[in-house]
Amino acid sequence: MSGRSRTDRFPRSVETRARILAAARSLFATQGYRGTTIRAVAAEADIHPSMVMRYFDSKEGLFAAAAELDLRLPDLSDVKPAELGVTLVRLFLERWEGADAGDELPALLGAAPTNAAARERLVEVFKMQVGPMVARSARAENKEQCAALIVSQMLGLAFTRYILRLPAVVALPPEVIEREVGATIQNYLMPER
Amino acid sequence: MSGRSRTDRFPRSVETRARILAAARSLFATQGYRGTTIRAVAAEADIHPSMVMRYFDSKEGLFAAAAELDLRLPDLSDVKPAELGVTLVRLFLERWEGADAGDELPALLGAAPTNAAARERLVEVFKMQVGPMVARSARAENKEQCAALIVSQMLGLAFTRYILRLPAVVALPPEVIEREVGATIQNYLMPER
DNA sequence: TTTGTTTGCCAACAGTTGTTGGCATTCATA
DNA sequence: TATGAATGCCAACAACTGTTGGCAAACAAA
Repeated sequence: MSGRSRTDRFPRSVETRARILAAARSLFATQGYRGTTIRAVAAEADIHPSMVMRYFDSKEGLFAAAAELDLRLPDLSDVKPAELGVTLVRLFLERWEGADAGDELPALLGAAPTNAAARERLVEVFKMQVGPMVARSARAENKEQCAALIVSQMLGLAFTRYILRLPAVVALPPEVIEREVGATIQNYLMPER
Repeated sequence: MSGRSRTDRFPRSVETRARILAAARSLFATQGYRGTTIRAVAAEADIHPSMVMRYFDSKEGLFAAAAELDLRLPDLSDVKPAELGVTLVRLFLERWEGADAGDELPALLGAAPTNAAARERLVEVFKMQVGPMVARSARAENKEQCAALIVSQMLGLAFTRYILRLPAVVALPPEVIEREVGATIQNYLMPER
């Protein structure tokens, strides 16, 4: 087939490309779209601003590349139905507080309120990734309503704990979140009434 | 005591001042802090940009004035304890979807992810207004945890429905929100276990 | 009418922004 | 070694930003 890949022949480019992306995600997450400047990204990536343009064409292109997002929701068919809520919340906490957190979702959440592209990306992500997952797990009649309720609680937790960092929410111990929010999700998934 | 108020003597100024504030709130809500320019505010208020500066000293001053926020949480001591959750959610919906909604909270939510002043203001608001209200109503042992959980769900609903406008969340009928989210809040307020 | 304050517009400043084109250096390949 | 592509830095542009000071019209008080 094809010989060596482009990555093999020009390893430097992919490394700096990754460096730029990491810097961009970090800044988009904390400063939002407009608050993030090409120059600041370049400085944090330790490279000249014009290179950012050459790699990603424009600021919009940079954001599009930086906000590529895969929630990596696992298959939950093995989980006991009664433990779905807690399992989902535990997974959520691990993802946000673990080392492999990644800055894509914070970047999207930070930018979405004021940036149309970020908002549309988020809408797409939840429609394509969360919707089907809930549809497989929920026992409720109206699965779309069910997914919407779950998203409202999960994103609310992410928003208040990791974006706004409201002290009371930050102070919540993971066990309490697992138990309480887990019960909420469980109830949304399969109402007892 | 004092003679005529400043408002009586210079009615024109207070009217344009209000016009500037309304324009500022609307723009801060949709464009965030950095995305909102003095010139854009002035244009929407139909006045010269320099006047915005004279009225509010600086962009920061304008934001501080535009983000003055009173959640106007009512006294809930007359409400039956078992109906606190639903009552709170109904109130929340009326406030956000009613005519007297006001743009202060959207402005704060839109700006908070990327603006320190907005974030601190929100932290303050929830500490001073939501905290005490929950403390009076909750039966749980740890009232601060209780308030944090409630805020995470309520702000999550506001964020996904009115800021992100995720289609599935927007589509939720008010009755469903009242019933489902109301049950969640009720459970946070006074757990059955 | 005269005086002093308020309200408003205008022009301009200094700094920052995204973006561009040119030129030097590195480096794989022939 | 010679060639051409890839990588990188630099200077500069045009547009936009918050902010300032000056000047004209409106207006209340004397």
